[in-house]
Amino acid sequence: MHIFKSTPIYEVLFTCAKYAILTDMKTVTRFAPSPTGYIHIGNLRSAIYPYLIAKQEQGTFILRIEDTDRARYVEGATELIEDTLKWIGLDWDEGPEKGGENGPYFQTQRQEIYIEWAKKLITAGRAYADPTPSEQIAKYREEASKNKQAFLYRNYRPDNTPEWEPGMPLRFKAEPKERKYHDEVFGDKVMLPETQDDIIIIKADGLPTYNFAHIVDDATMGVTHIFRGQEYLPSMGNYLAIYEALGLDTPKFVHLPHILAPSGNKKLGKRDGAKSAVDYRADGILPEAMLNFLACLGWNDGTEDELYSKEDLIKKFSIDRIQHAGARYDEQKLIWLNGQWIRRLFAEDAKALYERTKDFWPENNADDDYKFKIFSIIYDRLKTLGDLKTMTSYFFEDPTVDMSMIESNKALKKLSEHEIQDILRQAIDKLRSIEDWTADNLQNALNELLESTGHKPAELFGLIRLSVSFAPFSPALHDTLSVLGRERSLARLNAVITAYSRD
RNA sequence: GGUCACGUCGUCUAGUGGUUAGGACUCCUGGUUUUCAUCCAGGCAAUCGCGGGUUCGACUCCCGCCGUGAUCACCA
Repeated sequence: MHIFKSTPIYEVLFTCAKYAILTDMKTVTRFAPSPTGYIHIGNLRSAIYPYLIAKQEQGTFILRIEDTDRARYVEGATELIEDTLKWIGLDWDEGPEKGGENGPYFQTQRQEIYIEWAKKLITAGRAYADPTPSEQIAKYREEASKNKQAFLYRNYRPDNTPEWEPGMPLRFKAEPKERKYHDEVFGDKVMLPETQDDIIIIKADGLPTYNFAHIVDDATMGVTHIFRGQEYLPSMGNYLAIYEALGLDTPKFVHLPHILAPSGNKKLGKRDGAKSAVDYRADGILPEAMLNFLACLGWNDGTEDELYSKEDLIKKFSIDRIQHAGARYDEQKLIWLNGQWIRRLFAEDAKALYERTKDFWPENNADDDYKFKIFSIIYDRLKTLGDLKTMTSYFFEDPTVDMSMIESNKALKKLSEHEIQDILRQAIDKLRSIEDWTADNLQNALNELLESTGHKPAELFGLIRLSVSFAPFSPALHDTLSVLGRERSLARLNAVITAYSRD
């Protein structure tokens, strides 16, 4: 190692020491949602990135439920969150169901811990019980707004505060000053004194606010990277002050830009119709595609690749390539990506992918063998698994003869009823002569038919295709016929002849 | 109003002083002997928010402005 030759010894020692410390420090990240409803795709990304970093560095990914807001608590939301994470493949190492050495993982079960840390602040003279009635605070706030100023409670800090006891909100006592920190995404930042206030850390109900709880939790759980939306950026002054007052080292801060709604410039939220992430599962979006899509919304590895598996992402993800600007959510790209993933997974293991289509077929009582055949000829035109429902119904039950579809067809509308019947009869004769009803033989027979009838492919194949399916689109004709089977195919062609004779 | 962040095709983005500003989605055209889709080939589409400056040369550096968003809760 020639670096030793040209480098002073103390620098070598320093490098070694630094390396030892780095290898000793285990990466711990977390996703900390509050159980107030489903997780929409705007939030999901802030679970993906910490997961990727944890896995990349052989660290720990924690799921922590921030359930201190009892008013907004929604029954069953925790299960919904867990379900979403499992679906997309983000298995947490510690958290609900799993347990772990840093539990409990529900904030309501950690109340004693917060109180204990809050008391440290009281003892240090850095927290006080707030005796001001809320109506009074509202007046202060109004005053600030009238003066076109940001509201700061500390401007109204009472001189004499009572001893803190249950039922009273507890406020942090700010020591406003310039506070510097480094954001992993946005770079070096300075928080001015006016960003720091006497914020409430314990509510009147005895539970902590996010502002306090997350700091205590992250510290006691050993979290090394905090990933969260950039809406927390303006609060950094307060957080830095609390870390300092508590004598805590700061973790790495990774603030993420917002995901924007499809229209307008607002961040994507439930009001913009942001669906629950798992609703996409019901639509037939693959978790692979969703993970790929969200990870690349606001991040890229600098190459022109588009398709990334979870393993690829773990290998390639890097915080320093996270975008600074918000990214617009574009469902079209998600759907395209999903189509790509369907094709890729089919190529890797067709049966395994088929097993995942169970919930998406139209009603039928066909066996797996038959359905797998259908899937094999139609998978490459699916955008979502949900398309199976609308694209395969004619494989299960005979379609109703709809002559208007033939009459409105560009190539077929010029044909007379007589010609139509004639073509169909010739087709039936030819197809009936096939001994072994395979796709290849069908292909040959159809080609021969093309020559013997002298019709254009658009007429001949178009008519047969419509007659057996009465669907706007279907797989290649010979494939469709081969899966449909001899009896069913011929019967459907006959049915069309009958329909025309009836008139 | 204060504070903070952001600003390259409609959208996601590459790009760190010299490029015909590249790729992807969408859209359009042609081909793959039916349709739809896939796939392939091609096309439309960005005066790099605006105005100054530095420089031989700026999307890239500096200053000012504008626009957009976030935040100012006993919500997270």
